[in-house]
Amino acid sequence: MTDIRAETAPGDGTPPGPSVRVARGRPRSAAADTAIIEAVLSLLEEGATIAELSMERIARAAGVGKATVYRRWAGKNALMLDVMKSVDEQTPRLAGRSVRDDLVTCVEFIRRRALVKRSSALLRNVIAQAQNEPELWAAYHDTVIAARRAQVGEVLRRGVRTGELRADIDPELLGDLFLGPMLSRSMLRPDAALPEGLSELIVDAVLQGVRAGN
Amino acid sequence: MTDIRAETAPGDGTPPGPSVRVARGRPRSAAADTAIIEAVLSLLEEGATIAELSMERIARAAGVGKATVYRRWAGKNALMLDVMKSVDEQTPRLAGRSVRDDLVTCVEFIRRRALVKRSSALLRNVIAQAQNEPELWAAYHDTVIAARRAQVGEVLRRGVRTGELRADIDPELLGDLFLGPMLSRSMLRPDAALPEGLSELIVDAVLQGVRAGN
DNA sequence: ACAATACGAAACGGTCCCGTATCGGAAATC
DNA sequence: GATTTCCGATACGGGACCGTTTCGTATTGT
Repeated sequence: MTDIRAETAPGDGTPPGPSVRVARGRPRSAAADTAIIEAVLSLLEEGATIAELSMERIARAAGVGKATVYRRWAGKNALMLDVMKSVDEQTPRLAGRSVRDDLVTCVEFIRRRALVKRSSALLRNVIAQAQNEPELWAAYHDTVIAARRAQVGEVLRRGVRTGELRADIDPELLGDLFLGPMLSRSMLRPDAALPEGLSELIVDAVLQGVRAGN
Repeated sequence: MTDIRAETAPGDGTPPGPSVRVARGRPRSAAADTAIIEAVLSLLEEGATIAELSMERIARAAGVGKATVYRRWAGKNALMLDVMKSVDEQTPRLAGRSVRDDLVTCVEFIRRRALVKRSSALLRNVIAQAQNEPELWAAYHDTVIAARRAQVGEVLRRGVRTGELRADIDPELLGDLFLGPMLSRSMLRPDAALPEGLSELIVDAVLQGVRAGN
């Protein structure tokens, strides 16, 4: 009655173990998996909203039958979750020399990702959808945000410990001071420029302060 | 044939002047105007996306016939433009004593507006939609963003002139340094807190710098 | 060869929406 | 009171999409 593979979304970490009945017949096409996810990202990149994406349109763009999509995911929401996992870039390696340089690396990471239309379009959509689909937001938070925030938090704590950063500022606020300028510029201002060297400017300005005479 | 009022959206600054044929018959209900716009804002506040709003649903939520909506606006896009104009709050009055205090006022304005679910939901939606509907983004930019940015820019220029702010930082970057932390926290982090006094903390930290010993 | 499963394509009945039109009643001017 | 226009409600034909099912075909293990 129930097909074990029909409930197994790609990338959910449930490969058919030896205890499960061994796969028979024609196996799922891995190309179809990637074509579908790729199609979603392309459509979002072209400016579509998640709400505007229909399963039919996704299948069409992927050059795939609708049934092939439904065979893999229960619905659009489940598909979106895997789409987000697919953009889960790993956080950058930090040199670890100075706190200042590591902060620049973190801010630069945001800038570079914003230059990838694909990522920023996805983020914008998830944010707009967040209130409606808490699961979607939770997934994005867990896969994309949490890791980076933890990394930045570590750098900041190190800075406070080594005496490079003031200890009298809430660590969370500290993170927003460094990341907020680049985040707001890249996400909230579609028309803003993101020139090379901007990350250094931001970090140094926040460190030094913008008051004249500092 | 063509009804002059049928092409006259509310709030488009085209009242029936004396040169136009005087109005006859039953006048448009102002209550319907506000009910429709109010309905859109309520639906967005409840988490809906602009793309998920249908004219039918809007009319239903407003307690209004569908024809009444179409009598006023040519389509959803035209309606959204007027919705945005309706949230066009005026920029705050600046005390003008110190640049620091005026900057706090500007940042606090962002915080207060973020606390109004109605406004933040609308902004999130417009941002997600920006790439798809450049007209929508342009309207939002003109009615909401431009005025505030001009005001902040003026304060910053004053600060540079009076010697309160460093003159060697790009003015636009300067604005992002002050506004970015509050903007990113309020728009990109649905779960973040916006406690009272946060604006002062941000402005003072950016002014003074977060480097230990400043 | 045969059974099992996946594939793309197409069709299904159903729901929602579009934008327009029509209705009887209400509210204003003439 | 007659005329004009708006009102909410409802109906219309047309279209998109939903999620499922059924094709004929392709690809695997037994």
